[in-house]
Amino acid sequence: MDVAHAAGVSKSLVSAALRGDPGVSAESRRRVGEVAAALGYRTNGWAQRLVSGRSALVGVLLTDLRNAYHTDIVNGIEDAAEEAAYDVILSHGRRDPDLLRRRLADLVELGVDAVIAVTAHLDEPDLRQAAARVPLVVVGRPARVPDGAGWVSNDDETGARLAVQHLADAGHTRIAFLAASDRPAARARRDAYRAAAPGRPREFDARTGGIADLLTATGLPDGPTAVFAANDRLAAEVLARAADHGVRVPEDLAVVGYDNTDLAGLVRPALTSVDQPRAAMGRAAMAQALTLLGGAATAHEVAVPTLVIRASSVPATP
Amino acid sequence: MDVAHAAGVSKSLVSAALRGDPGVSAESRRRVGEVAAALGYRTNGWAQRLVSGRSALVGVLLTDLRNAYHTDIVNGIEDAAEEAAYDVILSHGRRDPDLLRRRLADLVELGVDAVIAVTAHLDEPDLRQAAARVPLVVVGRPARVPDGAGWVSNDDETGARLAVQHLADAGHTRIAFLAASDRPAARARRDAYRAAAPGRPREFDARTGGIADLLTATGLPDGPTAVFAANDRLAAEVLARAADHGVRVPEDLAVVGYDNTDLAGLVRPALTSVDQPRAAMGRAAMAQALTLLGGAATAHEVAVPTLVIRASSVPATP
DNA sequence: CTGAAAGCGCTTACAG
DNA sequence: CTGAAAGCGCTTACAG
Repeated sequence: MDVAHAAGVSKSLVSAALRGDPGVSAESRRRVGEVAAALGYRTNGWAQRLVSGRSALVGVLLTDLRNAYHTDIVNGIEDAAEEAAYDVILSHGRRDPDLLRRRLADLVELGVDAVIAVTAHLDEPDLRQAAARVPLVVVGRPARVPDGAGWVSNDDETGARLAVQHLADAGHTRIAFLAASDRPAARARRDAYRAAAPGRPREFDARTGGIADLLTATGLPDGPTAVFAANDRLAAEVLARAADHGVRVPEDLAVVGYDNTDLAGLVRPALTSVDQPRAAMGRAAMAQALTLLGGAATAHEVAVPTLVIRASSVPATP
Repeated sequence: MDVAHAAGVSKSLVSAALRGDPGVSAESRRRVGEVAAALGYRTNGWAQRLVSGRSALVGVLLTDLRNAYHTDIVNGIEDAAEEAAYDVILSHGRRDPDLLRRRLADLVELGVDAVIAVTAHLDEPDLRQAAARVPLVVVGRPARVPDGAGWVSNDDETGARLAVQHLADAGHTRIAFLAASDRPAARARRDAYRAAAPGRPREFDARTGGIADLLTATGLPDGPTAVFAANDRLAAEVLARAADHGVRVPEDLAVVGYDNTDLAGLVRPALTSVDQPRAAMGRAAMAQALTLLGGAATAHEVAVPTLVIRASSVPATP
């Protein structure tokens, strides 16, 4: 450290001053700070972390940057991390399970203090392996979360029930369900739909032309008059395709989505949607990471969703 | 390293085997790998990076996770990074200039090999300071990019001209411009609009009620018949509010956006938009970071936008 | 392939 | 506050 030399003090003093050690006089702190700035000195992060054994870094792995749902959670994590004096490093799995595994291993190897995995696409063995090395909190609904990992999830059953109940209360008796996934969250929403919907289930899969089928069926005598879509993105596609096909929303088809992302307020008719408290879930995940770091046991926290009603499910009052 | 002990070999061999050093026999590599896996051994990233002087990490700073434009660029960066055997670490500035500065400094201090800043919100002094310590490439259009930093940007003037020309070619003579920013990119688009639009300029600012003003003016005898919005998000808001106000798009008002994000295809009418080659821009940024790392001089690469025509600017043929 | 040595840039006690 | 020492967990030559 030639900062020490230039300032005419010891290396120890420089180290202490730069770290903000309380036992350093204000005068020394100022001098050292000045000289360091003048010399453009920056402490070497690798060395500092190697010796201190603490990185003050939490790694966040997320499935899909493009998904507003995920990024809202990240915002919550970041807020809580900032308050706890942790920096957040993001890593991006791009919906690719293989890439997600590698990124998870990379974060562990990098040596972050804790990992928060905002993803439903990691298998239990991978999660378990990571959790054995570093405090790990999962946000979302993967196939299975190992005991060694913390977990924050949304109550999909309640959310789906809210959506279906809302439609049933409005008088709909032929309510369809639309999904594009077989993952646990979509499954849970579908199961709750089956339990709550009046009449027989009418299920469509967007991966196999389900949106077109749904809109065609809507015209039929016994066709659905409402649809609960497993997420907002799907619901927005229904709105778009409905407009293309001359199907009126909500008159011919009421639509409810899930997630209450930005999109819900931006499309027309604006989308009724189940809201997950995303920022709160992110905060809860960071809070749990902190308690794990402190040696606490893992927990499963379940966030309770609410329904936000907009025009896509409510006929305009004449 | 008790891996060495357990495998009955030297630390040097373990180190070489784990790094994939070519001078290690296949048999040794296998043995060491096995023992390391059995012991759950992971190399310490901090130590490895401290001694090797190379992190194999590139830090990406981005303004806004929620903006699909930014995340598409990140995908391009990641693709190119993967090919070059670099890992990407993301840091998030949340549209907050102050936070962006701190995050930039954090990345530098962390010790990544290069930084790519996907943002227009950093000031020249901050960029210069970072560039003095680490190869830095800026993607976007900040107030000023210092000579020491690489730069990849989009040709906003050309893009705006394409948008306005398209509307003028369709016969529009009263074309409005809508923005919500005074930043260089928005300014450049506005200036190109002024130069290319027939008739007098009609400029609206969404931050001060411009969308409502625009829609009101649209009904007037001399009101605008078309609008070029400085980005897709704004354009989507115009579509939504137009629907609310009974203004028909494109019959009463033709709309063109900028960025050609996912949103453009999802709204109705689908949005005509200027497309920036985002993935290519991301790749170019990573490629330039690599050349800077190799000691090359900085460059300014300008990507050329194209126009994607959809229903929001083209009356349906009867 | 081994084994002992030096060093990466810092922090952490500790005697003075 | 100083200064010398030890050590964090690795990699890098290098003689054998």
